[in-house]
Amino acid sequence: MTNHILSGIPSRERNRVLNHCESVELVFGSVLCKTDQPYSHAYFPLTGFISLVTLLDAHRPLEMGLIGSEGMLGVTLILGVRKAPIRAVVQGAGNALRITSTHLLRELHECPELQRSLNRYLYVLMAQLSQTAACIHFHEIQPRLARWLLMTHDRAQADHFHLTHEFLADMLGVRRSGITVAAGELQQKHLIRYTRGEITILDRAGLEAAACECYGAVTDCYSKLLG
Amino acid sequence: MTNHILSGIPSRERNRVLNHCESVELVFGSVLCKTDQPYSHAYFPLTGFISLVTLLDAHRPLEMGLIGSEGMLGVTLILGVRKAPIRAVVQGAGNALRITSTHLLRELHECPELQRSLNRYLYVLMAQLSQTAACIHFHEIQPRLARWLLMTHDRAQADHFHLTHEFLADMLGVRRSGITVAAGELQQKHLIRYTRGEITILDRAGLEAAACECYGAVTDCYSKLLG
DNA sequence: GACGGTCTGTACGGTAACGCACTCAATACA
DNA sequence: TGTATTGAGTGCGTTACCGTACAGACCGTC
Repeated sequence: MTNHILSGIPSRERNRVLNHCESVELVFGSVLCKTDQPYSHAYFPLTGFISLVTLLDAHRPLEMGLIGSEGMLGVTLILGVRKAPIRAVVQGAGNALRITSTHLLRELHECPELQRSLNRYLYVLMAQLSQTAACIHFHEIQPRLARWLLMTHDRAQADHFHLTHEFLADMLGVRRSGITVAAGELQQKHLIRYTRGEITILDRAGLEAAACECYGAVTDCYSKLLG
Repeated sequence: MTNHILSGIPSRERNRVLNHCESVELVFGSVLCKTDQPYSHAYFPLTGFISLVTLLDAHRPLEMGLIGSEGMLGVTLILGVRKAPIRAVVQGAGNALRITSTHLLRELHECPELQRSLNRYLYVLMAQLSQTAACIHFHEIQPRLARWLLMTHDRAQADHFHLTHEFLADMLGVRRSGITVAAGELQQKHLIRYTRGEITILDRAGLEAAACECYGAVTDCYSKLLG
């Protein structure tokens, strides 16, 4: 129930930040920021999680990254740019703490450890972006889907979450029916089970084997830099 | 013949940095840094330019971004992480100034404008990464090739540069013969001309029309934030 | 219990890539 | 001058997607 960025900094700094935070509910599907528009707040997810999504002309959306309790939405604020580089959408309902951009920027000066922590997190996010780009290009739907389910599983607190094929299609940037086929195959291998948007992870190790190596690569990067 | 990051900061700061810089030749094809390995130097390209390239298992390389005199290789050093997130390869021979990671980090504390400048540059690079990822996924080879030639044209000082189909294939992450076809079409439209690796831009406006909108989107982002 | 909405399964033809392989032309070198 | 190398053109069958469409299954609700 805690955010790892906040729990990893000294209590003096944490209290300063928490002083300016308010608790909010992350409602599934709500858009927290749009590309090129100013951030009103930065979000520290507690139980919910957030998708970073790129929109390109008439195409379906495409997910570039996922932010759960291990991170923060709005890291680029530390670069002094107030505009969001990527759209963010709530992908798992839950709650989060949020702080206004202004307060965050002000507290950054007083909180060197928070600064360090967010620096490293931004680095990881960048590394993830390039890995994901190559993954999207070279890897097939099924391994990508498996990877994506694992990332979601890591951030959801349960083996069970709500996700329709339609929604998954918009994350991987593919047709809905492409997901149906890939998910059907994963189900036949008894790795997952789903009915009408309710997905259950049955065999996590099996899913890891079915996923592309990008899953391991990205989580390694996380654990090395963020512990 | 100048680097825009350096020319955009006050002369006091510029001189401090230049004091620690040495001039180096960028040799075509040489690898300046590898993923996950420490940066020895940061590079400010003057006439040469550098490709950011992701390698994934047995697949061909895939280019994520291009750094010319408008930028710097090694921006992520400002995050306090010394490891390179992406491999960098010299794509256009020329020269550059370079500074050791240690000196750069030391000077950053003394040079607030350099800091600000690099912050903004890192932001642009991030925005570019996500745009490029979607571009690679959704757009076809020909528009991507056109975009890529334009980006190169912007950074090369001439209408004419050396690039084999093989090399281009490794930038776009596609087959060599896929490039042959796409480039052949561009040539038939009299937008470019090439023989044995020597490419000439004949009709820049036409190329811009043939490119996907990502070219415009990324250059807009550059000009807005870096002027 | 009938009805409309949502979600899933499946099928169809189409296509932009793929891997592979082979030829031909230009250059470099001995 | 002959030979090797490099780069470009081309074609072949294959494949993983695409867009579209439709039917069935489950759900809430009136």
